[in-house]
Amino acid sequence: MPDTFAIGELGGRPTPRSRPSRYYERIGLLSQPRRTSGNYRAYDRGHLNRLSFIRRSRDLGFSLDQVRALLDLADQRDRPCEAVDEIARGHLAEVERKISDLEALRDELRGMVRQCGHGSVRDCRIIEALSPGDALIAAPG
Amino acid sequence: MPDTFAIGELGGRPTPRSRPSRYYERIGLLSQPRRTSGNYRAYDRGHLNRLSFIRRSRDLGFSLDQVRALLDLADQRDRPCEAVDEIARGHLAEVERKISDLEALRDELRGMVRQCGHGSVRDCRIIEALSPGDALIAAPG
DNA sequence: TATGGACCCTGTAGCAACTACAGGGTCAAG
DNA sequence: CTTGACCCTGTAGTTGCTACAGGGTCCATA
Repeated sequence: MPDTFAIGELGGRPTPRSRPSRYYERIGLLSQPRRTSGNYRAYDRGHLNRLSFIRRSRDLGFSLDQVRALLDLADQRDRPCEAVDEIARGHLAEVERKISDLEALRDELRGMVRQCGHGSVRDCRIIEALSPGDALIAAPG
Repeated sequence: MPDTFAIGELGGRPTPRSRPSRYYERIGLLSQPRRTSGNYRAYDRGHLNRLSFIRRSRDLGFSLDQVRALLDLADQRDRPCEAVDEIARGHLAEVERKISDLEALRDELRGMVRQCGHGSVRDCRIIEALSPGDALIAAPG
C-alpha cells in the first residue's frame, strides 16, 4: 500500500466515488491535499480515513452539516460524547418520521393501484383519485 | 364563488401554497392565466382544478415529470389507462424501495445509538462505528 | 388627496449534494 | 512522438421550489 493516493484511487472503482472529494475539499470538509509536481492531488492516509468517515456517515443518511459536526466532535477526543449521541438520535428520529410518512404514502398508492380497472382513462380510478370534482380544462399551450 | 381568482386565493391560507403556481407556469405545467388590467394573474376554475391535481400528486410523492405525464394522460380521455397504472406502480415500487432502505438505515442507527456509553468522545461507539481503523488526522485548515 | 399596507409583478439567486461538461494539462506506454 | 487514460479548473445543471430586491397596483382610511 502506497502512502499517497491519486483521486482516482479513492473508494471503490468502478463508481467514481472519488469525485465528491473535490466538493468536500471546496466546502472545507476535507483538507487540501498535497500536490504532485504535475498539480495532481496526492491524498494521504489521513484523507482516506476522513473520507471514509464521511462516506459512511453519508451512507447512513447524515447531512453534510451533521457530518461536519460529527467530524469536529471526533477530533475532540476528551469531550463527552453527548453531542454525538444527540446528532445520531436526531437523525434516527428523522429517519423514523420519514419511514412513517412513506408508509402512509405507500398505503394510499396501493389503494389507488388496486382500484385500477384497466379501462380507458375516462374511467381511470387513479386519475379520478387525483382529480378534483370538475374536469381538467386548463392544459398549457 | 367568483369565477377567477388571484394568486393569493389559491390553496389554503395561511400557507402560501399559491407560490408554486408561478413556477408551474414557468415550466409549462400550468397554462398562463388571463391578466387583469393591472397585470395580475386571474386564474379560472380550470387552473384551480389543474393545480389541485398537481398538488395532490405532489403530496403523493410523484415527481413533476410524473405529474406532467399524468396530466397529459388525463387530457386524453379515450386512451387506455395502462400508462397511468404504470406510472403509479413505478412510483409505488420506488416508495417501497425507499422504505426498505430507510428501515435498514434505522436499524443500523438504532444499533449505534443503543451502544452509546455516554463517556468521552474517545470511547464513543458512534464515532467508532463511523470511523475506519486508523485515527482521523486530516482535519481541514 | 395622500398615504399606508397588503397584495402583486419580474427576474435572479439560493438551497443539498453532488454530477456533467468544456477546455485544457500530465503522464506512462508503445 | 503519439495515443489514451487520467487529472486540473471553473461553470452550469439537477429537483422543486423559496427568498429576495426593486418595483407596481389596489383599496381603505385619515
